[in-house]
Amino acid sequence: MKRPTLKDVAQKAGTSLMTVSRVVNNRPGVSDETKAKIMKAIEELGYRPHSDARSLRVGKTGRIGVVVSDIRNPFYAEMVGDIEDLAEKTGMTVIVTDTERKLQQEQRALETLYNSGVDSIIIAPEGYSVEHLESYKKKGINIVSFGVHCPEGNFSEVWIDEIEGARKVGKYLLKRGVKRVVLIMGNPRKFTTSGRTEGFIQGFGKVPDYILHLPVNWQSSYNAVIEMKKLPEAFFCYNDLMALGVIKALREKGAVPGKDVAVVGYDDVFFAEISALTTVRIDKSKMVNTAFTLALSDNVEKIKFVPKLILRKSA
Amino acid sequence: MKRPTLKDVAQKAGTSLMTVSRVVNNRPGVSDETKAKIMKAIEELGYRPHSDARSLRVGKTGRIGVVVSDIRNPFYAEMVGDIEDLAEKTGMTVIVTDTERKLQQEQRALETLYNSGVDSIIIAPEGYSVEHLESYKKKGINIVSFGVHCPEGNFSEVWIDEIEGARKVGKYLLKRGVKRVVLIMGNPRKFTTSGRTEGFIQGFGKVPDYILHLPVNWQSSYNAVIEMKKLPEAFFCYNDLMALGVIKALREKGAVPGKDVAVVGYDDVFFAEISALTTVRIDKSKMVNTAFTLALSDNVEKIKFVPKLILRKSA
DNA sequence: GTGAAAGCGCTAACAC
DNA sequence: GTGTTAGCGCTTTCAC
Repeated sequence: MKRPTLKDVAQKAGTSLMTVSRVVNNRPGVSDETKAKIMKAIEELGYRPHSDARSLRVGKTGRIGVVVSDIRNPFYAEMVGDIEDLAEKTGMTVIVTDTERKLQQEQRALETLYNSGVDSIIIAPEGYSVEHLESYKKKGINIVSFGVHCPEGNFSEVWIDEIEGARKVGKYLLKRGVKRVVLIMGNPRKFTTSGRTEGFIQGFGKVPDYILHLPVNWQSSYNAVIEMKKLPEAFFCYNDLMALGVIKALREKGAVPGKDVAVVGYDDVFFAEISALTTVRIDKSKMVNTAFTLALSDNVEKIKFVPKLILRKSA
Repeated sequence: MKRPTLKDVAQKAGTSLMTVSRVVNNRPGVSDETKAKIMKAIEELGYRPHSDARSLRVGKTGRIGVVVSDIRNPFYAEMVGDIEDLAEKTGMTVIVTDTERKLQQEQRALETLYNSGVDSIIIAPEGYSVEHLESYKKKGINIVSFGVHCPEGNFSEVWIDEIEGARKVGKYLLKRGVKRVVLIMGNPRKFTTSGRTEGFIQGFGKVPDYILHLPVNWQSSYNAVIEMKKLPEAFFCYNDLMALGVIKALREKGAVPGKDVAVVGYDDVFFAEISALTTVRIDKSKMVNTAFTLALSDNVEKIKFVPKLILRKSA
């Protein structure tokens, strides 16, 4: 019932607590004989090291915090899954928090993670304010920004060249001879929105007919399209979820996506492929790998990732 | 730089460490005057309680472990999101692990969680072996099974009446006059598969033409349908992901889902609605609420949830 | 090769 | 109302 401790093992093996600790941590300086005795005792008692006690002593917890906008969005679910796979391999544990895309909740999330004692934090920041990131960095927590680029911030980043990604979309639609375009974007204060908008304009060569700033979920884009009197020739959406909302609305209006109206998403989540959605992809698993490595490293590095355009039937 | 401790605060406020502790934990027996002094010191130093040290002393960590089959499946992502929302409110933190639907990894996950010191575990178990659940329960970790029913297991459950859920599907397809049905299921050793199969047969009144047991992902069902020489009148799928794979394949073969061939999924994840997929829904957020409450409770309770059939265009 | 002592930051129990 | 002491389970340091 009660969790066995080093002391219990030592008692059972007839050694001191310290020798057991050495065995548990694979340190040299224990004879094969006592080692065997101790191993046996550990086995029989089912001893497992008490990680909090060790953390308290060592000052490292082996915990890594992750802050995402919305775990229910497959983009982040996949990211979190990848991080967990890496953590599993390195014996770390992952604590995930969700901000629902609100800066205030992002601050709360960081506070929560700080209080629960993580060594590092990988965060997909809202992006229009980063002082709080710096402040936790100063407190000794390693911060890695995932996605957003803050040149002035003194923390590591794996950032996405949003402008270049969206530029590719603009260029492509231009080449296809599309004229009337509607952009369905998120919060204009966020860099992801402004970057994607700017990039698109650069590639497309002119400002699109309409730029909608909507809550980031499929329902809002769905509703927006349902209510449109006249459909454009193309939609470029903030992410795949919103693109799917658009597609659903188009279908219900009798328009065929990819034929009557082009639709382009962003993120390339798994169901973009199922839905034959043209979208913008970053090499997420590589990004996650890099982020994870930086989270465990002491250096501050800012590494750029450039997205690719993935052509499918929807555009 | 160095994280301030109770001692630092006490020094600054000119009191003893213990009085600070009282203030931090909102305990009575501190004069308003000293309280104010201490609050000020806490504020100025940016003191935050060290949760590991407290855990070590108190024997509770305030951490809750979650074990899911596949965080990348929106069903689980939504579940984890709901749990995190509840945890946030109660000041607990959540550690998520992923089993990729393998019993061995499930055992590893429990071990990992035990080692990282969680108070309780909410687990969506593979289900064809539950001794390991009992064993951790005996070690003092509160276990809540999510979904699977193990009458003999001495731990709490929020379980789903899979048989009843699938029975509704069988009945419905029978009523619609469907004759030739293919079931696309997962691992036959799992209760979710056997329960859904059995329930379907009960409702449908006869054994379907084919029962396929495939890896649980959309690609496998997609490939299976692509390779079929002759299509049935209906598919009943293990979950919505696999149903979407079927729909994609049908479309590529020129068949219209819901018109030429009926498709029914399971789970009612968010994109079932986007995709107009007929499916089986449980009241997940209520289930999660219940599971969370049980995770914090000392009683063992087994609570049943009965799924509903949600009719949409696909069937 | 092994062990004893100190202490990580905190709180329960008890003294004043 | 406030402070002192002991100890949660572990590792670091140093002694033998």
